[in-house]
Amino acid sequence: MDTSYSPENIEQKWYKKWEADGNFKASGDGNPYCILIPPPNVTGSLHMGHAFQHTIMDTLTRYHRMKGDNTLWQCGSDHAGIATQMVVERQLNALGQKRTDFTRDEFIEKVWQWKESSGGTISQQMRRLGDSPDWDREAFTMDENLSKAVQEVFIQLYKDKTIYRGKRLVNWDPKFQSAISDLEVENHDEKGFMWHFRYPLADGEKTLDGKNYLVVATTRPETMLGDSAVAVDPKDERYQNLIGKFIDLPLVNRRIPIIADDYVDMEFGTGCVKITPAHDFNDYEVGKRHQLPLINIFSPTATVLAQAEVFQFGGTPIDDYPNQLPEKYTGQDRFVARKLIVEEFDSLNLLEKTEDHGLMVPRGDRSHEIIEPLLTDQWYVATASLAKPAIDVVKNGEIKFVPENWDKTYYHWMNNIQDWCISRQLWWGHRIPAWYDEQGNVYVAEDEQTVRAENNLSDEIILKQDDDVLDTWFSSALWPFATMGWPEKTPELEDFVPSSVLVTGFDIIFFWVARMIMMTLKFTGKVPFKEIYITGLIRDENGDKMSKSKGNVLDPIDLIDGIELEPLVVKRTSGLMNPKAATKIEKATRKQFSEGIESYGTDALRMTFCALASTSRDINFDLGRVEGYKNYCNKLWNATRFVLMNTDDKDCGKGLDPKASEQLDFSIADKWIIGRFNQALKAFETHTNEYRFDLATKALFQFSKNDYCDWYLELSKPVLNSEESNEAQKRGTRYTLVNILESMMRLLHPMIPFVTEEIWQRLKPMVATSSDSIMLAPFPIYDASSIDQAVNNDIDWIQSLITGVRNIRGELNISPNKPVNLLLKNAAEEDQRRLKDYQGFLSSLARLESVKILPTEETAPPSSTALAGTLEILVPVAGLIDIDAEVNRLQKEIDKLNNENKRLSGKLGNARFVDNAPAAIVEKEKEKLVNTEQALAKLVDQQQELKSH
RNA sequence: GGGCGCUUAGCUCAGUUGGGAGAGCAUCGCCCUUACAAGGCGAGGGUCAGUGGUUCGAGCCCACUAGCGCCCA
Repeated sequence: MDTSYSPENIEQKWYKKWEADGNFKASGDGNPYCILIPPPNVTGSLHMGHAFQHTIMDTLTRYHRMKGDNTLWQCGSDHAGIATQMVVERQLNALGQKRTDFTRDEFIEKVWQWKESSGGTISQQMRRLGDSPDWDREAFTMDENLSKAVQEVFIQLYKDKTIYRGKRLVNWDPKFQSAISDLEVENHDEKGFMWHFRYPLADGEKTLDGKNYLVVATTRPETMLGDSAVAVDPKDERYQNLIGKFIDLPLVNRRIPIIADDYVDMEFGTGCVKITPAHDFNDYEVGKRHQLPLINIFSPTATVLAQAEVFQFGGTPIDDYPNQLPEKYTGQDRFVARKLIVEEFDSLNLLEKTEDHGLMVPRGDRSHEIIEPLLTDQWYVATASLAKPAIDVVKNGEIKFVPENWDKTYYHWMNNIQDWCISRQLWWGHRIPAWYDEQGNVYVAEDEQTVRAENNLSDEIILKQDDDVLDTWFSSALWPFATMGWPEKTPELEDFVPSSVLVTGFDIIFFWVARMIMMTLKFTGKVPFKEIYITGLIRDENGDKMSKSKGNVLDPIDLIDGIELEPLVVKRTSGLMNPKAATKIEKATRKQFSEGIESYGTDALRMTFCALASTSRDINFDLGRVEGYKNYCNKLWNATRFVLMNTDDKDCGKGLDPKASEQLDFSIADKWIIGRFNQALKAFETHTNEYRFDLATKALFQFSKNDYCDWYLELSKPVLNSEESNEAQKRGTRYTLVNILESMMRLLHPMIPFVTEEIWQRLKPMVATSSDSIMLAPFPIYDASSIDQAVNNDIDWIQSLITGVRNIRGELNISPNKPVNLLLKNAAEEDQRRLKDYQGFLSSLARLESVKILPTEETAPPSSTALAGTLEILVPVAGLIDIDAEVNRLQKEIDKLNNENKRLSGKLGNARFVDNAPAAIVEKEKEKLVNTEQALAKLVDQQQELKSH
């Protein structure tokens, strides 16, 4: 074995073998255990959030697989409509072409080509992370069978009227020229203006204060071309006389009514609001209440039309409405039109004033373009009937959120859920299975032939398929059952629906989680998963969100392989939206990573993610932790070298029954470490079942490093090296060394798969196992009988003596090489027994020249003192150290004890405490006080003793 | 405006039913002790954001305040 651990030599080797051997497949036996991957975008690459969640999913998957469950990690990717179409369009643009140079089919073919050539990035990165999904079942939302499921769901929902088509106001993205759903709109606080316009009153009407106009305030002056009313608060006394009267709308010369509606806040501005039902969601509702005309003034690219399109609510066109728009605005972009209109109001002396104003601006989450509410025909899912059962299954506990209080977020959204706009004006995606005849009648079925057959339509009737595709999340919502073969009846649908746990971030609870619950309940009658583990969000070390534009992104692969400074700088500064940020990012990067990033290996990265997975909703990624866990892996590596060095070619009692073999004589340390292993195993399982990977990691780390490496390996040395140990004793210790290490590797494997496999393979010949790979070996089984309190007490005694001596050495700067003599004062019978039994351990670990029990009648020479319970540990200091140093050291101890003493006596002197607290607590405090007083007395004596010399 | 969360050691974070403030990293000291210097051993370091309340007893429960963050409108 190499003298140090190097992940690069072991990781890929084992992954290839596991995959080639088919180790990632469900076994078919045991209880079904299934995790569905949140399908990443096929365009994407693996970021820290993925790496984090994948580590959790893989740890759970490996754990359950080793426990013998029929374990499936279902993987796959999402076609990501807009994102993917953008990528391919950008590539065409780079070649001087554009999407519309091609037919729809040609373009889609190009997307498929791109997907084949570069869509596999994530799956390769997942392999680097050690992920163990069943690759043979890898699914893609545009695959034939998933597309079939999408079609089937659409048709069924249409038939029961849960899917409908309607002309409504939608969030329109002028860049993509597509509708998007509410969820895809981000609201940003931005600076803008509030323009106050004078709207002349018609028919010579006047306000109470004698003006011939009303003042309306708006942040979007250009929409005035589509105003259909001015509204006031019905209670507003200022305008009572004008309700039902009219405005002469400037520029377009249209009469529009003055209406009263509760929507208006009379405190805000002038209390008069312009109502533009076709370009504002609130105004839409007002318009609906008052049956105002919907006046659309924008084209799909958000430029002003020559003639407005006017409709009634319900979608019927109004032909006789004055729809002519001023010629000077025709074809102008909405923001150019804004400027021109403000200027025109100003020149007409109708601009009252302009104020700075902060407002919420809706932007598309992908395009970052300002969203325009636009009146269009779209397909919707009516969510009301789906939402109710989806709320119920969380309420009744069929689905459980972890941490629990995410259910509040879920309920809040579900209780206020809006109908879901599912049509998108894109080419890449699942095309809507609807056909129209020339009269505009709509027919829904799987294909044109079926449409004709089902509706008795002759071949002469021309049918045209809907051009739109479905929202990407529509297919994602079917993931839990579509990946299992639905609508076919498959064994997987039986076994793996519901899946066991969904591991995901809170950012997609609405986008994905809620919709999966609704759809899976609707189409399978079952919940999609029993638990939802909501992970925190990975942030940088300062708590900032990792983003390309901030230049603080870490690539998980770079942490695994390492990266030099220069390529890292290039990576972080290239392709920025705002190139000006490059200098700043470069500077920060050079400062933080002056040496680049070291290679830490996958296992260290995975262990870090697990250790950071607490209940916190933000996780600040700490690079120091990764380094620490790499060192930890090196520790395991070297512990293995030690074990092999002492057991290779020697009799380790392979195949003997540890509970019934005379040939194995276990030391106190052997017995202790076996018990400790089982305690750690139990802790790991408890915490893992509660998704507290941080606590699980801590339990493993403490056991393997502190107990096994720091204590047990040291305690094994005196047994192995002493001439006094017999062969059965040595065999017992060798057996324990090897078997606990081997079990420990199985315990650690789910979290750190690579280094454990490498080590396990080397230990395999020495233990009884029939597995080829650690990942198929059984997970250790908890054995409560291995934990013996008497054994633990003895080890505690040994440890406190050794620690006592080390403490004296450390404090007084006595070199660890220098053997010291040890005197034990006030030794009880138990102490004497222990000393007799365990002297070898003490001498070896505390590096003792000699150890003696001081007879009660004898006075001790000047010594440095530590206490182990009532036992006094004395290290004679003659010639070793300065007496004053020890006097000072004792004083510090005495001060500490005095404080403790004061606290305890105060508490016990308080009658209310003694009377009210539970007896056990009072008893405990009393005992503590006695101990403290005894210890204090001893130290004070000892200090006096020293001073007298 | 509504909802949720956070504030504990220099840093990143644990702290289970209220009963002796913890870990990792960083710092300091001693040591290249035959598994490991990517290491060992030891040490120092906290007014648990603030105020008030409940309680014999509060990091934990309650109220308020301050600061930070997220989601929704």
